[in-house]
Formats: sequence, structure tokens, C-alpha cells
Amino acid sequence: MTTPSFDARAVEILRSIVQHYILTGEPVGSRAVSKLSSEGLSPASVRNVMADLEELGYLAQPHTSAGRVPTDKGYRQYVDTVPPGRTLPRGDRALIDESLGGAGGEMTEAMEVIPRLLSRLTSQVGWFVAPPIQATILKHIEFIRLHEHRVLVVFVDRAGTLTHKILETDRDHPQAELDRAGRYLVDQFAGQTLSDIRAGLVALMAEEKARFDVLLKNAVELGSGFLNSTGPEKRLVLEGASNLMKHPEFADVATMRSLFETFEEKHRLVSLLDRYVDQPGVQVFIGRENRDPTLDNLTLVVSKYSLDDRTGGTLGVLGPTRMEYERVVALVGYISFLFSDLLHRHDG
Amino acid sequence: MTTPSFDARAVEILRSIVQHYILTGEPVGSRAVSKLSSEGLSPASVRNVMADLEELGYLAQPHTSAGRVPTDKGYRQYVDTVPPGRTLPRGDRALIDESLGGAGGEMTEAMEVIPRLLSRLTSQVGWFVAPPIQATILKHIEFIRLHEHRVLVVFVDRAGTLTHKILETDRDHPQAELDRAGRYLVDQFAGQTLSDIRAGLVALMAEEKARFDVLLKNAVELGSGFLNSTGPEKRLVLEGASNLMKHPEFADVATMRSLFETFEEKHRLVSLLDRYVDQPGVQVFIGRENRDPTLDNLTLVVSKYSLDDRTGGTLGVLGPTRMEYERVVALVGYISFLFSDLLHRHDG
DNA sequence: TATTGGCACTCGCCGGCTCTGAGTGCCAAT
DNA sequence: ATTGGCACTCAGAGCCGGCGAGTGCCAATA
Repeated sequence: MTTPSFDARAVEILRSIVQHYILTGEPVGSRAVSKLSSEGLSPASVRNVMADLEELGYLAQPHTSAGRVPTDKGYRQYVDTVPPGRTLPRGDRALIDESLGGAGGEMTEAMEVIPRLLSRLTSQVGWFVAPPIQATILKHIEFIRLHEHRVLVVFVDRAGTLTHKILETDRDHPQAELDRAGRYLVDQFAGQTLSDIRAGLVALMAEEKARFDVLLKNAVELGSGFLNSTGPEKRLVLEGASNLMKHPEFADVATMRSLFETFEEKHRLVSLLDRYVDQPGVQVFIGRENRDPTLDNLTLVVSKYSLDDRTGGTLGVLGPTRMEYERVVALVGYISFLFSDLLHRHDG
Repeated sequence: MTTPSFDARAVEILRSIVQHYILTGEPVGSRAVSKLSSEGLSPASVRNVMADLEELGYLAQPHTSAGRVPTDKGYRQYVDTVPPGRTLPRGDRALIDESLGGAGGEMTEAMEVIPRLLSRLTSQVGWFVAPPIQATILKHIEFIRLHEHRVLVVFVDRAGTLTHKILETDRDHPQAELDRAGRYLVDQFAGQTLSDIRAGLVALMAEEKARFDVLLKNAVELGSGFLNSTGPEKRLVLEGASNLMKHPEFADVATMRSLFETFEEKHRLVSLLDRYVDQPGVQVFIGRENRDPTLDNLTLVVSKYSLDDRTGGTLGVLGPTRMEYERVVALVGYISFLFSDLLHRHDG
């Protein structure tokens, strides 16, 4: 008994099988590989190699009398060896340039446009995660009186993210006072991150209270009220979930349902996706490689975009493990590059 | 041959069948009805009545050897004759009061809280449509400079709806100028509806241009820029779509998919739901009664909430035709009542 | 020694068959 | 008018057998 080999020919055959399977969705038999593969190998030879590949865990058989299907490990090998070069089709590139051409690199806009774009191009789920709110840099803050004890806080950061929140206040603040408070905070803190501002506010409040004039005191109180209630995360936008139902691998309603339930719990997804914000380049997580069991049959393609040296967010695609890896990776990479560029160009 | 009868007993039997079917989801046979029904009728007698009810279109048989199932018409009869009284369970009411108790009757908040509440209570799709933007009354408008030619407009109406939009401008406006423009518009137009404001702006612009000072001119231009691009509708929020997959009637993936695609085209749904904004009370549209073919197997429960005498929006539930009509109608009615009340109380 | 043609074998899928049981429609008896 | 009785219908589950794609293995080959 010899140990199974994983030589150049095996790699080539694996590549051929993965490509064919991605294309058709049908298990690939030795006959098909023999015809497709450039090297003129007979089905019997191919079978030997395939048996080895299966033993090594790159392929699996749905059942004895069927062809082979790539495993997660098989896909992994494939994406790792595929040249990361210029694999972006012309048409795709044109569409992206057009869609993002009019955009000005603001987060508010990107959160709508980018997931939709990704979803359309790939027929899968496109997603976008905005940077965490603590990392954003104050551009503008505004307090608007709603009723006696309720104030609407509108916060805009330098990247064009819009956040808002309703604050319950102890006493009634007239609008004029709120306007002054907003202006004071902007004068004092514009250009700083929320965590800096939080620190600054704490420092101010630690100073002897008597020295505060009423205005300053109110501004500080309202500001810290906003900061202390970070609120539920609305940083994630998903688009095209129904696309997943097109794919035969999700014919099972039960799987589908648990997947959609996951989509509805956005905060869980956000914390999953935030893990990848520090890695450069386009990352691919295939099937089980995602730690989450609901994503077992899915591949996550992630790319970070950068806001400045320290911070950024992520965007990408979620789809069945059987996806057009080369194209999707190229798409996600290009879009995140373009968006980072937009952000930097307008960051003045 | 006699014409089929639809007397009191038939009504009673129909009611019994509908209730039983709602409960179990299984076709109901004559034996079951005979046991359940208060009148001690034998299965054979019940069969006669059921045959009549089928002939009249209130019932249908999935196949010859199965029990009966209510048709849309059968459900219609049922909801029309069910007493609209106090059918709201204690627990439901408590949960609603608690969830809405902390709320202040602002649209921004309602758009999050209400659909989720409806979805949780019914295990179906909860939805909420904000009033059309033209009907809202200006409370606050704010222009924030993003870059040379891009301005973020934030608009808040009296009911607490927050709208925003990015505007491309011909020239660069410094922030100070934008602040003045915002203040001018608020001073001039606060308390008016957008359509009034539009008319007012047109009137102002019609006046001899020379008489404008620069400030006023800019304010008017920016304001009308905002008004003229109403933008895509984000008035609708849906929650709990995955709940529908729980119901066996949607085991078919194809149906499911076209339904979810409909959910993603929100503007289409909005225009569907806006039709019902003028009718008072809770309305129920069963199956085909919704003109839309994708909603053939679904029931839409709608209630208007009122913002003021003239305007309001709608909220409700979407679920399979087999739903707990009494409870859902009571829920939707109570929530819309409570929310209208909140709106009026805070409208000062 | 690597490759290949041949061949027996496996097994999912499909169509057809039967059996079962729930439920019906109808009729004659009450 | 109601009801017991009875023949009838039909979906669904379970079983069989044929088919065909694809495999593993082995002996023949270059």
C-alpha cells in the first residue's frame, strides 16, 4: 500500500474538477475530466488520481455511484493556487465604475450602493459593514428638541456616516439652548474620535462643577448622554438574500430558514465580520472555515476598506461554497480598492 | 335539485371548520366537525352541509378523499362575522403596553419598534409604513458641508421622522453660509408641509431675482434642491420575513423566493400599502383579494394610524391566509390605536 | 513501471405496483 | 329532516425492478 500522491498532475486534475463543478453544479466523473483535461489521460488513470484526492480530503462522493465534488479543502486549494491577477471581466469593471462614479465616498451612500452592486454582480448576498462608531471622527453634531423631555441627536462623522438617537432628558431644553450646545461641541471636539471625545468630556466634567457656566454644562451632559448609549448596531447592510434561494444547494427549507434568521440577527453577523477588519487584501472563508455552523455551506468573501491608517470597515459577498471564486474575489477586491480611494480623496 | 342553503347552521359549521383548520392546519373532516360542534349533529348531516358550503365556494377539498379547507371566501365570511370585541389576550396587551410605554411617539423610533413588535407577537411579518414625505411638517432642516460640491441635508419633521439626502451643488458653500440657510428656512417655513413649502419656494423664486440677497437665494436654492429629489422611498420597514418559512404552506422554494423578491422591492409594496391609508379601522385582505399575484396565499392585515386630521400612515401584519384572525386583528387595531394616541399626545 | 481497456459491482433515481386509511357521496331506513 | 350504512375515491407510503452513471480493481499493454 502506497501513500496517495499529490503531484502536479493531481493539482491539475483537481483544478479541472473544481472549475467544472462550479460551472455545472453536477458531480464530476472521471470521463468528463478525461475529456476536459489538456493532458490526454484516460478515465481509468483519472480515476486513480481522483481516488487519491478523495483519500487526501480534497474531493468527496455524494454517493458511491456518483462523480466527485470538491470539499472545503478542495476549494481552498483551488483559491490558493489560482493566480490573483487581472481576472476582472471588462463588463463588470465598467458597471462598477459607472455605479460608483457618481458617488462621493460618503458612508451613508456607500451603505446603500455597495451591497446592491455586489449583489447584482454576483447574484449572491452583498454586504457592507460601516466602521465602528467609536472610530469615527466628529464632523457635526446637532440637538433637536422633540418634546419636553426628548431630544433628537444627529451625529455626522467626517466620512459621511449619519447616526441618530433619541435622548430622554431630565428637564426641558429650549431649542436655542440646544443649538448652542451643538455648536459648542463641534467647536470643541470636531476632528476627534468618539473615544477621544468621551475622554475629553470626562475630563471636563471632572473639573470643578462650579466653574461651569450653564451652557457648557448642558452641552457636556447632552454629549455624554449620546455617547453613553451607543445603541443597537446598524452598521451592517445586506442585500439580495433572496438570491440564495436560486441555488439548488439550498432547496431545504429548514436550512434556508435558519440562515435567514441569522441574517435578521445583524449584531451577531457584525461581530463575526468585524474580526476580519485588520487583515489586508481579499480574504476567502470556505464552508466550515467560518466558525459559524449556519454558514457551513457558505463561502464568505471579505475585503477591508480603509478610512485612515487606523480604521476602516469591511465589505464583501456571501454565497454558496460553489461560487465563481476568481470573479468574485476580483470584484470584491476592486470595489474595496475603489471605495478606499474615494474615501481618501474626499478626506480633506 | 334544490339550491344549496346557507342558513344559521351552515354558518356555525363553517365557523367551526375555519377555527379548527386555523388551529391544526389539517383539512377538516365531517367526523371532526360533528364532535366539535355544539349541536349534536352526525357526520352524515355535516357532510350534507359541507357539500353545500363547497358548492357555494366557502370550502374546498385539496383532493377527493381529504377533508375540507376554507377558501378565501370562507375566511372572509369568518372574519366578517366574528365579533370585533375584546379579543386581545391579556399577555399580548401587557407586552404591547410595555414595549410602547417607553416610546415617545416619534416616527424614527416607531419604524424600528413596531414592526418588530408585530412580528414577535404574531410570528409573521410585521410592517410599518411612514407617512409620505410630502405630508410631513417641517420642524428642522440642516445643511452640512461634506466636500466642495457635496452637502448633506438632514430634515426632521414634527412627527419625528428623520430624512437625509446628499446634494450636489454648483459651487462650494462654506459651513457658516449653510447654517444661515438652514436657519432661514426653519424661520420661514417651520410648521408647513413640504408641498406648502415647495409652493412657497416657487413663489419666492418667482420674485424678481435682483431683490434677493445672497443668503436668501442660497437658502431657497438648497431647499428646492432637496425637495426636487424626493429620492427612493425608505418609508417601509419589514420585520420577521423568515417567520413565513415556518409555515408548511410555503414549503415550495420557488413561491418563497418570489415572495422574498417582492419584499426586496420595497417601493412596489409601499404603493400597494398606501392604497389603504384612507380607510378607517382594521382592514383584512385575504389571498386573492390582494390584487397582487405574489400575495395569493397571504393575508394582509392593515390599520391606518393618524398623524393629524389629514394624514397618517399604515401598519400591520402579513402572513399566510391561515392565521389567527381574531387575535391578529385585535393586535393590529390596538397597536395602531396606541400609536396614534402617542402621536397626538406629543404633537404640541 | 505507468497507463489503460475491460468488467463486475454499487447505488441513487424513476416508474409502476399495491395496500391502507381517511373521507366522501348517496341511498334507504328512521 | 336526520342518520346509519356502504361503496367509492384517491393521496401517500412502501416495495420492487430496471437503468445508467460512475466506480474500483485487475490483467494486459507499451
